[in-house]
Amino acid sequence: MKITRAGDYALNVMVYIGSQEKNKLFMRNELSEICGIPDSFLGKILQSLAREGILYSERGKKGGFKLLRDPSEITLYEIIKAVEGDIKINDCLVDSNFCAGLSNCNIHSVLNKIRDSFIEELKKYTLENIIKG
Amino acid sequence: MKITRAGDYALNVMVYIGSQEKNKLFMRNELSEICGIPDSFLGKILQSLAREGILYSERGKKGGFKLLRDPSEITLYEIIKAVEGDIKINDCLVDSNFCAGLSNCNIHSVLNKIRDSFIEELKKYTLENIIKG
DNA sequence: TTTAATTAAGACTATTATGGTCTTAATTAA
DNA sequence: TTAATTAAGACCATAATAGTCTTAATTAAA
Repeated sequence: MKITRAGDYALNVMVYIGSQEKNKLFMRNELSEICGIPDSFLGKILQSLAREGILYSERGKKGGFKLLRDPSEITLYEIIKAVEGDIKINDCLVDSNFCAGLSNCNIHSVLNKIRDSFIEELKKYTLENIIKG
Repeated sequence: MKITRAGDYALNVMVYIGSQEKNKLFMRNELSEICGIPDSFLGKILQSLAREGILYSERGKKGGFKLLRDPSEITLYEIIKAVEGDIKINDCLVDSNFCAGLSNCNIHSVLNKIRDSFIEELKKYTLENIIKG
């Protein structure tokens, strides 16, 4: 029941970029050093964020990453989802056959509600909220 | 970001016991068969629940397990916590040194709030809520 | 046109956590 | 005393996470 390290790193690097000069491009290895995140691993994280339209990325010399939107328009949910995929909370939600043999699937409708409100909570907070404290 | 299988099994077995005749003792292997949970693994789960004062357990011939409280007095939070331990959400909450080198620890105060409201959500639902649908 | 510097993609490996088994001890009823 | 149960925890297998590495694509500039 934990956010993965990749998710935590993603939050950190997004907060850093969001707190700097707008439109400046940051190179991966620069971000790696500043945020203390292993370079290659950070590569995968930044790619996920770029694929989801949260970061802009540019290849080649003078390439790098920057935000595509204002920090006030980026929620924690988007960031976590970009690197970890959909939030599921339990196995039954993944595979509807899983609970077939188990006693009571009211459980899973309750867990669904809990998951939904967890997601709502993650959507409440934006990068800006974090940057401004 | 998922409840473990042990947590899911715990909910299932608790719902089953809670839906049966009050005060009846159930043997582990009986519960194992009915709920489709591997016998030894269930042993550990039932022990956790008993240690936390959610289940009563009795050893020896005619031993078994039963609820210690009414299903309306047992929350999902207690059950999950009994088998999975405290809910942490991210590494920084576990080890306050972890984020020392990272850019911004407002992140972790926000994650703390999110964790707290997740716990509140888990406390909202009781076994009775699930049993009655 | 070539080269150097960057990101993209994904195969691969190492480490850690989860899921599950097994054995021995303690407890109780018969 | 014995059989049937739970308690505890060592142990093992599998899966997920964390991290590395290599090759390709892209771009700016020499």
